Amino acid sequence: MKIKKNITLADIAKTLKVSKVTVSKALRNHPDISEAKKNQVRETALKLGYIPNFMARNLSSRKSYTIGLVVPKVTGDFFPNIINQIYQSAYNFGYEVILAVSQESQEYEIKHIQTLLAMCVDGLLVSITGETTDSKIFKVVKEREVPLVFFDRVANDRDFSHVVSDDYRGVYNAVAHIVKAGYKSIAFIGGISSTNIGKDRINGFKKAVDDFLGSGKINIIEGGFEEINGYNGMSELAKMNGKIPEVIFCATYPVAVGVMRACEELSIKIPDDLDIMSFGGSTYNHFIKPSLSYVKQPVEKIGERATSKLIKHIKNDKTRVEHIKIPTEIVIRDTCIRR
Amino acid sequence: MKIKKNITLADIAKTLKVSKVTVSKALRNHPDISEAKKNQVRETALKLGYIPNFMARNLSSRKSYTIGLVVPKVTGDFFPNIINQIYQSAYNFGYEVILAVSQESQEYEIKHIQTLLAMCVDGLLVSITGETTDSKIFKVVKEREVPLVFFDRVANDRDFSHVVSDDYRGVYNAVAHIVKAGYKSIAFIGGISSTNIGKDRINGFKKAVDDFLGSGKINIIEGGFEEINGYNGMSELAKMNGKIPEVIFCATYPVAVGVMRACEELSIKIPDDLDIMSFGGSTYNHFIKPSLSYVKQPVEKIGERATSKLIKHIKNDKTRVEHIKIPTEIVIRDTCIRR
DNA sequence: ATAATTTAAGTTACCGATAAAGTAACAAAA
DNA sequence: TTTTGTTACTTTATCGGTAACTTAAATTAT
Repeated sequence: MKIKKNITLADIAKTLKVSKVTVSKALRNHPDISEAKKNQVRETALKLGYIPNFMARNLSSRKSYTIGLVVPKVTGDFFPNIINQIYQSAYNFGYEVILAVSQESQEYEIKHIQTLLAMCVDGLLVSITGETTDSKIFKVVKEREVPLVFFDRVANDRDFSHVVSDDYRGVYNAVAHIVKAGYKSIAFIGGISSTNIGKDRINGFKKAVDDFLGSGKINIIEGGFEEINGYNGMSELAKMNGKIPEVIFCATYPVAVGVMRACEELSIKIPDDLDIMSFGGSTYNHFIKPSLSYVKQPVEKIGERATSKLIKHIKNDKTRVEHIKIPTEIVIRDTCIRR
Repeated sequence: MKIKKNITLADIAKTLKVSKVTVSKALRNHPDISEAKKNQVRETALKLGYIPNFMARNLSSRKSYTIGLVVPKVTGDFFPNIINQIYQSAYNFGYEVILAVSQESQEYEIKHIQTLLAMCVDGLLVSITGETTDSKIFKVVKEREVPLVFFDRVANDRDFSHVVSDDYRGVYNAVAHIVKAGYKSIAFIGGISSTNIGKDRINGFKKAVDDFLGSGKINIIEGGFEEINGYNGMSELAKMNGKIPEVIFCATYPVAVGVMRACEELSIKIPDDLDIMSFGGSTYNHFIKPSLSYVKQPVEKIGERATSKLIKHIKNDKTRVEHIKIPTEIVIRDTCIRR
């Protein structure tokens, strides 16, 4: 039995005794071709099981209808959900998505972006790693004139559009809510001020505490965004001088989980001895006792806006760079409800 | 200022006054080229910021060093973790990964596989959707002779290798453990017997109950793999005739979460009135009260084995088809500990 | 000294599509 | 009648690489 080679335009052309180009145009619904011929071509293409070759197509047309998505990780709650949303939005615009996971490593991030450029993606959606400082690769992207939109974790580069949740205001409002509920001391755990999401959340916290409780009450333990950082932060806080605050505001949900784990070990009861609020929720939050009150990130909106903004950039050079902030909302569960 | 065009082999060739092919060979470290020239070429490539064009390269070499990964979803615990593992393994072998999310829709699954074939991936790693029945697309893959390895959720097609956890034995052993701990009635909720993971888990359950408690005690409420299915299953079970079993074995962790939610509404206390064990755990399981005992899936191993098997298929036509089952283990937390 | 081999390039053809330009055949307008 | 325009295709060139073959000079073998 002979090996079945891949079907190409040429094969279709040969069976119909027309030129390759006629077939190409017919399949792309080009007005040059008559309806009758188009139908013939479509039929034989289907019959032969033709699948167009992206490589060839993109190479000659310089378009791929593909966007590259670079995220630092695929675990947790935020990224899986936003990836879903981006896939959906892109699909609605007729674009494919290629996902690359940088695993929080700047080296991988650079490699992946190079690969995506090499694959001729029409644009890039990027959420940077925790260690991304060097923006050399983004200069390359700029030189190549490949549109790029940052989302959530953004680089400090005003030449690219970005879409983020309004972290500053989200935390500010959350603290306002907590104070209004009657609490007098709040600490912040987690977040690295070298990243935008860390910085904005911390600054929102600072400003709110300053406004409502006085600058002397600002208490921040910086760390990362993971469970371990919450655990370490809480342990440190407890060791400091015995008196713990009434509320801890956590930079992320995993941080809150870490804080809770530390509290369990320290026999601190939540929400009796200590209250917690986190930035960002979790699918499982509902089943955790106590279920945490949290600042809800507009995940779907971020994904949708970032994708549509990118596609605008792709379709029109002149689309202006925008820095979009999307408001958050506060969800109250079992914590921070006093008064 | 002039627009900077993309740098190609030709540009490097021109600046060095050599032929394109020489540059191509030099960059691929081909023995034809002298070390001196190779160094010159590498240097100017770097200086000019050359990024090779995948499209062109793959088009002519018919290799992409890229594998296509198709998963039904990116939410939950299992898939994000296995995606991570696959990225890592593939990277170690020098392969890129393109992820496509079929969103549990067969239509998307087919489209994505076509796209990946069109992109000339060297191989495919696929976990099928819940509704995948028609295997026409996999016939196409076979005809094109593109290696494919199924993992976790596999199609009933012996022509492709697959890697799964040993669901049958995992459930069987779990039930054995539960019986040994002194429980006398166990029901199973979730899982669709038309999918391998549903079928194997259900069959393992049936066999174990038959062996240890007698076939009259088999009690299975089939459903999906999500929280809602657990919720519905539990509600149904409670309505049936008032007497609920001592233990419920859930087809997945989300199903268990759904069961717990239903129990909350029904004022059934866990683990006092009812015990639960689930197939598969969750990152947050530790913080759920009670923390569930579960059958731990060998996620990392599945990812690693599937990737390495695929790459063997890619590198060598003759590699034989294998159906690999990887053992699970039981993790005991706060449930199913009586005796 | 001459043939055989090796080294380090260069030439040509091609991967599978698309863009741009060309060409008949026929119809409508000047 | 000649010009102009359309319609429906075909031809040629090109995208940016790689494979396969060729060539010239240097080296080794006979």
